Amino acid sequence: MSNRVTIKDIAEQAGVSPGTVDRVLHNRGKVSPLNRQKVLKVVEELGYEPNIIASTLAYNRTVKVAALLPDYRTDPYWEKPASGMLKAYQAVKHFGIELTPFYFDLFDPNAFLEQAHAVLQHAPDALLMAPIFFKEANLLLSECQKMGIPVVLINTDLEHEQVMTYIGQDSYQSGVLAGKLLHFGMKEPEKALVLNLDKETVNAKHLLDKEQGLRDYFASIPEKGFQVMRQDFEGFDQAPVMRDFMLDLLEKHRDVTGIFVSNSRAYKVLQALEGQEYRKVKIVGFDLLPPNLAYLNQEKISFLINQNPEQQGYLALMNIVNHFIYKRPSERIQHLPLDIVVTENAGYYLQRNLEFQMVG
Amino acid sequence: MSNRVTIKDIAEQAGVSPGTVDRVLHNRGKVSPLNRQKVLKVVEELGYEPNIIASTLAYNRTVKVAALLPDYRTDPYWEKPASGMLKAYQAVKHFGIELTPFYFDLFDPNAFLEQAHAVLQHAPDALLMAPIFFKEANLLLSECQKMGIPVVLINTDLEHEQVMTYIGQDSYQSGVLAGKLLHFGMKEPEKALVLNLDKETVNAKHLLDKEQGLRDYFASIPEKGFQVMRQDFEGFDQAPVMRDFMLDLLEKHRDVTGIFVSNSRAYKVLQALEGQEYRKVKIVGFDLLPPNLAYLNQEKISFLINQNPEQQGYLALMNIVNHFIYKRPSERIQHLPLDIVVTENAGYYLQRNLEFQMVG
DNA sequence: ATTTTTCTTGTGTGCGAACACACAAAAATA
DNA sequence: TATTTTTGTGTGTTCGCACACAAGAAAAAT
Repeated sequence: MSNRVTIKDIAEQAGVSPGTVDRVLHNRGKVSPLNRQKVLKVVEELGYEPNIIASTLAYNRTVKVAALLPDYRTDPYWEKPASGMLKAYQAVKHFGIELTPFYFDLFDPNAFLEQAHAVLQHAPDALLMAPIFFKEANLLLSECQKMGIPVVLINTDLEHEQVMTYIGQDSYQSGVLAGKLLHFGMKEPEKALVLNLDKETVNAKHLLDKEQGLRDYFASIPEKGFQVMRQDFEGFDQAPVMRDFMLDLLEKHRDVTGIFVSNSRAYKVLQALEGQEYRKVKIVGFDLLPPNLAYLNQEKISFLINQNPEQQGYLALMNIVNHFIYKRPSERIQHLPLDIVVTENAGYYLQRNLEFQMVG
Repeated sequence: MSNRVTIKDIAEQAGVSPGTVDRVLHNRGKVSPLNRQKVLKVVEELGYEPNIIASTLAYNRTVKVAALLPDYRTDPYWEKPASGMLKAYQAVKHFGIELTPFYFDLFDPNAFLEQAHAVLQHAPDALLMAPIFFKEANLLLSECQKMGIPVVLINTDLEHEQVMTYIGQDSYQSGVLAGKLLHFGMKEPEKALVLNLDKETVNAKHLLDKEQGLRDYFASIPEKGFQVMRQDFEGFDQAPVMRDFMLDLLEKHRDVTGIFVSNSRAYKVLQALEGQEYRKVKIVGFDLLPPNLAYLNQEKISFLINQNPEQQGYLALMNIVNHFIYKRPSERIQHLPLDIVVTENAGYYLQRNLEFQMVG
């Protein structure tokens, strides 16, 4: 293995035993100040870097990681973070990582709480979570704090001491970008609509941030005279209700020529309008779900913004590995790229291969 | 380490010694058919997966990797692949990978040949290369074939048996995408220009592919009546020459309203026109070089297409690791995403952190 | 001065796999 | 049948590090 410096080399150079070097490097046991100095000096001189391979092998312990994510059977979006996480797991399981996923119903806070208990029961060394329910997630975070479990969040950030890292999109900036993309397609001066198709979490901070980003984008070009309005609607799951809502909306607000659907449900808008007579509007949405892609290919959706959901799950686990195996600090906030997706470049984001990625 | 199955476990179960199991797993030495069967059966039953950590530690050998890339001092684009490669190296050097980079002048085939000799002298186990010069690169590939050295290409693909993997963009599709992006900004029916700012390699396949992609895009919407023309120009490095060329071009072809610069030198067009009076044209180019980004922010460049140069270098080395350490086959062609970059999302592509990525 | 406690240090073992070596059993040769 | 040669197999060492243990040296307490 080339001319790597080992603990033995250091011991020899410093005139002490390997055990002493080990004690210095790990700050364990007592070492005389003199020997301590000698060792540190030699470490410095020879540029010693521990061999992580040998280290993890000898360490011979398991890091228990729990993951708390929405059940992808309740929402197709959540397949991606889960699969990214599992890919990362395949890549690092030899490093003594043990992953146990817990899934909850995306629309049921009680299911979340139930699984949160299961997580605590499991007593993990680290937690990877999508904090869908603000209040409940904070409860869990506080429990984690008591038990000293570091937490990595994906999808949504929360302000909490116990959060080691947030991995996801920059909501505000995604709104700004959506503004720009709508602007491409709209004539001036017209009105843009922010459409929140969600249940109960409509006032969630990340949705407000997206809206603000969009508003600020249009505010930055006041000379064009764009207007912005917002609508929230929970009935997106019942086809006839959704259809009536959309037809009514388009009829009542004839100046709306661009719609920004603030989550992955842009396809719900178009499914509702399928077979109906309606005037053309530009639509920008999120995420490369199959139905979204189908409408993108038909040019019924102008742009999709990809927030790299698979990468989110992947990096989340990798950050935990980075913390426990490589003992390196993680960035508190890690924003993923906001990919602009049109028909012509969609393929690459779908078949992106994570199999090759690794913690450094 | 949880309940991993080890070679010892298999030996016990099969009623043989660890040595025999080892021989079966590696097809080394002779093993009686009976024992062979027994071992394979137990391996299957217990779902044995070798511990890569222990394996690489015990293997205790170095894989020599040579990299042959353009010197980034001769062209700013090439900083990125190099830095991606070095990041990957940091991540995997503990796996017994030894990387030796060789750099050549981007515009000098002889420099390439010289470094190619140095590479062969170095007798690497694998080669990572950007085959800038078609003929010379093929010579090197043939030498590699004789020596049984697998080669990973980035940036440009070549048809050669010895090429294990190509990592880079899909040139044709990037042309199609450029067509779409120009289309956004042009009025109909007008003319799009493909501008090749390069030396001697102007007929390189990847440039032709880009052009064809763009032509095919516009051909797919014949009702809009767009036209396409092409210009090659080598004098981009001399400011006054470039300026005259551009002014003349814009004057002579007044119907050209969109320019597709087929490489990372879109900024050369705008630098040439700086301070001049000229009519507005839409420009689409490649790569997030600082001068390109500056013009993007000024809206003088409409879109940049990012071909993930850093990722190219990163993945190239990771594929080699994958081959030698994990012994897994690599995909022959790995196309990276074509990111559409505007001011609003440029930041994320710049500070993308590769530090967390790892070989699976 | 002797015993006890505390501090400091070296030695040794194990993690799981790779590979060298030695030796037994079987086959081939004399 | 005696001997060489060819299989087939088990044992032992190594990779670099983590951690346990024991034992020597020094300091404190008696």
